[in-house]
This record gives sequence, structure tokens and C-alpha cells, in this order.
Amino acid sequence: MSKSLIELTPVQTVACCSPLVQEPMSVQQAEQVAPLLKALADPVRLRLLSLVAACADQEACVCDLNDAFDLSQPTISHHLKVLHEAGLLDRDKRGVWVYYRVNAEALNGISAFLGGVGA
Amino acid sequence: MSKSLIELTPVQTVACCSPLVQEPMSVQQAEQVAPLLKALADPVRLRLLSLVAACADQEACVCDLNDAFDLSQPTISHHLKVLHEAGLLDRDKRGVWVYYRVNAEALNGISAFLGGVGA
DNA sequence: ATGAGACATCGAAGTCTGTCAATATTGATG
DNA sequence: CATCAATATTGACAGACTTCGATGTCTCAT
Repeated sequence: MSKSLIELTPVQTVACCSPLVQEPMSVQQAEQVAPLLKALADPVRLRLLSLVAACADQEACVCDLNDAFDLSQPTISHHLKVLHEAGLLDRDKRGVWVYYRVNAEALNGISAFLGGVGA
Repeated sequence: MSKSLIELTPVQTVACCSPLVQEPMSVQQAEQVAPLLKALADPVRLRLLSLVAACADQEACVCDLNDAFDLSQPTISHHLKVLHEAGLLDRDKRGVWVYYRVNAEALNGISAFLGGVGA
């Protein structure tokens, strides 16, 4: 999941203002990273993610997450789904309860990627 | 700009599944970071940012950026404005031309922040 | 001054997103 | 089996987003 974010796709060098210091992102790379950032780019989802990350065993039950927000249960369920489908949260159903866990690899991948652009 | 992303706002400890390892984000923190991520969460803006970052002197003229996309000039102008208002790009008008420059501090701030959540 | 070029702003069209109430699904329990 | 509790899915709606063509603004050169 989340692959390396750095490999793949030949970079089509684009005309720019001056000699390039580092290669710009390819179109494919941008279209691969943007959905991950879009999944993160919501205050509720950021808090959900950080709540899960803040739990001692790195996992949180949906029922506890629901209680932390003034939002309906379907809305929280929707946001969790978005984070899950983006690969940022792993799902684990145990009995009636569902536990979500942060995918640290994916999160660190994004972090490293952004750090690389800024460098 | 972009402040520290780490300071401010007392963290309201939220009921969670188990003892907290680290404090979760505050509501205010989430609402401060989300707009930055939203500004980044678009393939065109990601490429714009990386194109500017890839230039030797870290700055790019709008006219060159326009040529790198199959999009209208107003559309590119709009995306540059979004990145500028989010504090990710600095603007510098010289004569008829406008140059944009990456705000590395803001970018690294986000990167460090995400790395912190994942840790 | 007048014209041309670089960039921004405006207004509109179409699409996507966040949220909810209602309902379905799944698992435990009596 | 019937029921209850925990999550997910559906359908609807309001607001936000991306994109464009048309137009405005500013600056330089003629």
C-alpha cells in the first residue's frame, strides 16, 4: 500500500523558467498522491486519525470515536471509510465492534514526500 | 506564516479506547492544518508546486507554468492563488511578470506535522 | 497616447463533498 | 427465532470546488 511514492512513471521534463535542480513530479505521480492528501484534508478526518494514533495500542473502536464528535454516526462512518479507502486507516472487525488502526507507513510516506518537495 | 503547527490551543483530552500515548489534535489545530492540506490536495497544484520547487533558483514565472499544462490561463492563475493564500507559494511581481517561490518552511511544517502523527 | 502582452478577476456550468435521517446488515444474546 | 446493539449503506440536499470564456488591470514599448 502507498507504494514508494517516489518510483514509477518516467518523468516528462517540462519547459520551466530555468535549469532544473530536481525533476518535477510526473502527472501520474501527482494523480497518485493527490487523493491521499484529499483524504487528509478535512478537520474531522484529521482528528479521527490523530485520535486513533493517540490510543495506546494504536487502535480505536468506532463507538469511542463517535462519542468524540458532535456528528451523526453515519457521518463518522463515512469519514472512516474515506480514510480506510485511502489506505491511511486499517480496519479490523472483531465481533460487533470495528477497530481502526493507523497505517503509519502510508502517513510517513506522505510526510517524506512533502519533505522532499520542500527540500 | 504557517506558524508552528505544533503550539497553540489547549488540547481537550477526548474519551478514547484506552490510555493515551500522545495527545490527539485539538479542534483548532485540525481546523488550522486542514486548509493547508486542502490546498495541496489537487494534482494540478501538486505539479505547480513541484515545478516551482524544481527550478534552479526556486522560483518560476507564471508564463512558463501556463505552458506546462493543458489548462486555461485563468485556471492556472486560480490554482496559484490558492497555493499563495495557503502560504505555500510566495508571490513576487517584477515588471510585467509574476514569479512564484516555494515557501519551504510551510511545506516542511506540514511534513513534520504528518510525520508526528504517524510516529 | 496608443497598443500589445502578462496576469488577475468575474460569472457561470458542471461536478464533487459533507452532512443528515432512514434503513439495511451483521453479530451476540435471551 | 426474535431482538437488540454496533456499523454500514442509501438517498437527498446545500455548499464548495474546478474549469472556462469574457473582461479588467497593469506595464512596457512604440
